[in-house]
Amino acid sequence: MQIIQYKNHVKIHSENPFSARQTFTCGQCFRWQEQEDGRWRGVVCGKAAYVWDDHGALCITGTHAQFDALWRSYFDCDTDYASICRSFAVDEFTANAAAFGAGIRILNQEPWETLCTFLISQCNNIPRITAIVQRLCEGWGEPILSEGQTLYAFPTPQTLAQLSPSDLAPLRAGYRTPYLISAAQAIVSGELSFDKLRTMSTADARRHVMQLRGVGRKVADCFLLFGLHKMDAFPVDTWMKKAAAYYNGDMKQFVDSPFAGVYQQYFFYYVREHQIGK
DNA sequence: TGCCAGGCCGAAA
DNA sequence: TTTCGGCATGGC
Repeated sequence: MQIIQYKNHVKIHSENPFSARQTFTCGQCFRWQEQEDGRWRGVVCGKAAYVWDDHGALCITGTHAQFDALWRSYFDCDTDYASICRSFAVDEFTANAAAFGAGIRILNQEPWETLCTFLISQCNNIPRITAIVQRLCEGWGEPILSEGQTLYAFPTPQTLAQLSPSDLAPLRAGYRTPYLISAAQAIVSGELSFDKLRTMSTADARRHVMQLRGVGRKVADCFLLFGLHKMDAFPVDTWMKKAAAYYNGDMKQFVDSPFAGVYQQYFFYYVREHQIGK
């Protein structure tokens, strides 16, 4: 990996191609917005940044030190995706899927934000999920000034824990609203600890988080993969069932892999973008 | 108007 | 253990 510092940004060259569009639109996150100039704007851990790709290199505003402190981990720069991609491509279908989604990185997102966004995601569509998350941040998140614009951090569990469903009515999240509040209360009370979940096996962490209201297998696995970076979590949802049916191969070899979650993103992104099974 | 959107819950079989 | 209706909301 080679890191080059420019005046206002850093560029990261590596063997692993990075695609901002694939990474931000493959369904793992809902807060990166494409700007008119082609860059993507996001807020992570209360820090705003602009990101773009240049011939497969990751480019991000800020300094080398800021990159090392947050973004290197967030963009999973020390994982060998090229190798994972190759290991997934065992036949024509998987080779096509892997090649198509080769620029995807599994982001190291904040666990709390990830849990909330996937509670919101259930029985919902991506544009509406994005809109609800944005209303949540603008309504209850701390303001952040960036390039002359006011952006918002994701609201803390402490903030949401003391709200009522009627307080959150402007969110228009429907029956998911009580799920957000009770999850926040579980964090604040110590009933659920992300630090403890990190130390557990994927199966144990899954059992724990599924005790929350509104968290089933699908939401749990998306949280484990995208929020806790447990790469072997494998969400079995409608799209994956369609992908599996279309693939008609041996899914077990992928489900049992330590990189099952990365594989499922290649599957999901490929199947969704090609409208397979629609 | 009706269906569907990266589901989950609780009851009934 | 599996199946199924209900749950809020909004786009098509």
